[in-house]
Amino acid sequence: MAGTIHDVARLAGVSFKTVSNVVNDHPHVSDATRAKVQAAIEQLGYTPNLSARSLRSGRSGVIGLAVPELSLAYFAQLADDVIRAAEARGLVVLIEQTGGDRARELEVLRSPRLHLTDGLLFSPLGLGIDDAALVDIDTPLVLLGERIFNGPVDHVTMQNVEAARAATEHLIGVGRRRIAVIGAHEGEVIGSAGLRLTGYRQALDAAGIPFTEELIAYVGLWHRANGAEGMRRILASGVDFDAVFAMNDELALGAMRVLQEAGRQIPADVAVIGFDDVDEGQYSLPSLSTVDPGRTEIAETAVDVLIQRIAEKGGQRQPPRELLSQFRIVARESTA
Amino acid sequence: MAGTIHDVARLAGVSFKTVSNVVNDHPHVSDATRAKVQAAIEQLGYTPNLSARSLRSGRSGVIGLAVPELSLAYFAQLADDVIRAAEARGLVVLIEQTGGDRARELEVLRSPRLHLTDGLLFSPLGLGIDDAALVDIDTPLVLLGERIFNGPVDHVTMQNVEAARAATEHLIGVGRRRIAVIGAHEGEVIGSAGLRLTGYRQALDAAGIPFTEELIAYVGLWHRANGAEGMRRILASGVDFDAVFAMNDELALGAMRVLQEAGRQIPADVAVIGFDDVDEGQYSLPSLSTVDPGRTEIAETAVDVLIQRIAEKGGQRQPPRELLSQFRIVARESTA
DNA sequence: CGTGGCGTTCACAACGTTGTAGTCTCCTCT
DNA sequence: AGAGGAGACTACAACGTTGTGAACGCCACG
Repeated sequence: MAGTIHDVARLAGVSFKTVSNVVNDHPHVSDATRAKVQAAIEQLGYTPNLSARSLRSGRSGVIGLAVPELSLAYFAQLADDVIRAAEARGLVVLIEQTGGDRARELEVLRSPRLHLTDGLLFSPLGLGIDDAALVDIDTPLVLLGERIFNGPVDHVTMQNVEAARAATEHLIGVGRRRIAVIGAHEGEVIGSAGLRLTGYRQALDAAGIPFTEELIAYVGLWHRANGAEGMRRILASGVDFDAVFAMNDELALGAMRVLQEAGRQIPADVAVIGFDDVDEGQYSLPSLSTVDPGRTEIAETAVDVLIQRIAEKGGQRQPPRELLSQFRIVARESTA
Repeated sequence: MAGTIHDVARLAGVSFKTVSNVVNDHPHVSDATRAKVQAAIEQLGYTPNLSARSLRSGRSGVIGLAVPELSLAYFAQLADDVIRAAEARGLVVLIEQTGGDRARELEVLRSPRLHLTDGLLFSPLGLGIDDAALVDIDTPLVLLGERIFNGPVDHVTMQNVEAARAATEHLIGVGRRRIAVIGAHEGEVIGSAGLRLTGYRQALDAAGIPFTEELIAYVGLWHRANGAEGMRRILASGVDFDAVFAMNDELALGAMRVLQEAGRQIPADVAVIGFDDVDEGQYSLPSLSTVDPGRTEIAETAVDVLIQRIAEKGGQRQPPRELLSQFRIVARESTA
C-alpha cells in the first residue's frame, strides 16, 4: 500500500514538495531530480491519496450521474456512454439511482455525497417546474432528458418533439392513419412523454388526421411490463388501430409481444415503432423500427459541458445552454 | 455553499469539535447543545466535506464496482442490485468499465482511483490464474463471477456447473437429445463459459448422451449479435439439433431470432433455454426459459462481505470465503 | 569581481475533518 | 462536607496534499 509523498521524498532525497511538483508535472524541475523521483515512485508503488488532493484542491476527479434505474436499458446504455466519455477525459463516475422518485431525486441533490463529486449529470423524472428553486446547489449541474427547470441550468437533450413527429410521420408514410400511443403520462407537458405526445399530435395535424383519446395508453415507468399492459388495455377497449407509436423501445417490445399473442401480424396488421434504439430492437422478431435519439452524442456533450462548468467555478458564469442531439429514424421490419 | 464545521460552531456558540460530535452522533452531548447545533446546521444548510472526512478517517463511504460493460443487460442489472444494496448500507458506488479487457482490468486494480474507494467489487473477464499475484492490492476486494484467482480473495458467485447442468437436464426432460450450445469459449475451463460447459457435459453424461463438438458454437462477448452469429454457424453447418442451451439470455435471444428467420419453430422444432433471467426474456416471443442464478442475492452478499473486509482492515483477517447463491430453473414457453 | 536574474528547490501554512487527551462542572456517595 | 467519578465540552494535533513565498545556487553581464 503506497505510502505518502513524504516516503517518496525521503527515498529520493528531496523535499516532499518537489515530489508533488513532479507528480503534477510542474515546470522548473530538473530532469535529474525528476528521474530520481520517478524511480522512487516506481520503487514504492506510490499513488497519490485522492482524498487529500481533493481536500486541498477542491477537485476530486469524480462526477456523479443520477438516473432512474440501470435496469432500464436506455439508462444502462446512457451510463455506459457517460462512463466512456468521462474516462476519456480523466474522470470517473459515481452512479446514483433515483427510481424516478421525486423525493429520492431531491435527496440526491441535497446529499452530502454531492461534495464528493465535482459535478452532477442529472436525469430527473419526478422533479417538476415547481422544484426549480431547489436546484440552486453549488455543485455544477447538467440536466439530461427533459427541460423541467426554468432555472439557470445547462441542459443536454434530444429533439423529442421533432423526433416523435418524425416517427409518427414514418408510420403515416407507410399508410397508417389510426396510430395508437403507448407510454403517455397523464397531464404531462414538458417531460419526455409530454413532448413526444406533442410531436405525435403535430404529425397527425399536418396529415389531417384527427386526434383520438381512445388511442392513447397512459402508463407508469417505461418498462416492458407496462408496455404489455398498455397494449392489453387498448386491445380490450376494442378500438380500431393499425399502428403503434411506443414512447420507448421497451414499451414497444412489451406491446409487440401482446400483439402477437393476440394474433395480430406485425407489420401487416399493426406497424410498430419505438424510441431510443436500444440494442434489443435489432434482434426481436420482427426487428423493431425506432428512433435513434443520439444517445452517445448526448453523453459526450453533457460531460464536456459539465467539465466547462467545473472549470469556470469561482470565475464568472456563462449563461446556461440548451444543447440538442441529432436524431435519426431507424426503419426495420416492424414498419416495413 | 454549505460552509464548514467552524461556521456552524460559531453560529451555535460551541467549539467546532462539538459540532463534529453532534454530526457523528457521539455520546456525551447534552440535548440542549445538540438541538442548538442541529438548528445551526439547518440554518446554514451545512453538509460535511467528505474529502476531509475521508482523509482523516480513511473511509470514504464509496465502493467501486468494476464490470465489463453496462450495455450487457446482466451487468446493468447487477449494477442496479449492487447500488441498491450499497445504498441500503449507506454506501455509494463508483463504476468502472473494463470491457472485459485484461489490460484495462489490471489498470483498474492499480489505478490511484482505487484510493478513493473503501473497497472494490470486481467482475473480471480477462484476468486469468496467472494474474493472481497482481491481486495483492491493499484495498479490500471481493470477486464476482468466476473464481479465476487462487489467491486469498473473497469470491461470491453462482453455481455455474450445477445450474448449467440443471438447465441441460431441463431440456433433456422435455425430450431433447441433440442439444446445441452457444457461447462456449475455446479452451476455457474456469470461466463462466468453461464451468457452464462442464455442467452441460455432466448432464449429457448422466443421461448417456454422447458429447459432440459440432454442436458447440464458440463466440466472443455474450452479446445478442454473437448469439445470432453462433446460431447461424450451427445452422450453416447442417448439423442436426433439437435444442439450444445458450450461455446467457442475450445469446439466446439473438439465437432465437435467427432460428425463427430460418423457419424453425420454438419450441416445437427447437427448444431454447438461456441463463441469467434478465427482464427481456419474459417479453420475447416465445418467452424465454432460463436459469435465475440468484443475481440479487449475489449483489447483496458481495456488498456485505466487502463491508466486513473493510471493517476488519488493519485487524486480523478472516480466511477468504467462497459464497454461492441459490439458482432456479425458470420454465417459460421456449421449452414448453 | 560584484550584482542581478533565472532556474530550481524548499519550508510553511492551509484545506475540513476526527481522535486523543485533556479541563471543568456538577452530582453522588460515604 | 470532601473525595471521587461521570458527563459535557474543548484544545490541539494529525491525515496527505497543493499554493505561496522565500531561499538557494549558478550563470551572464557590466
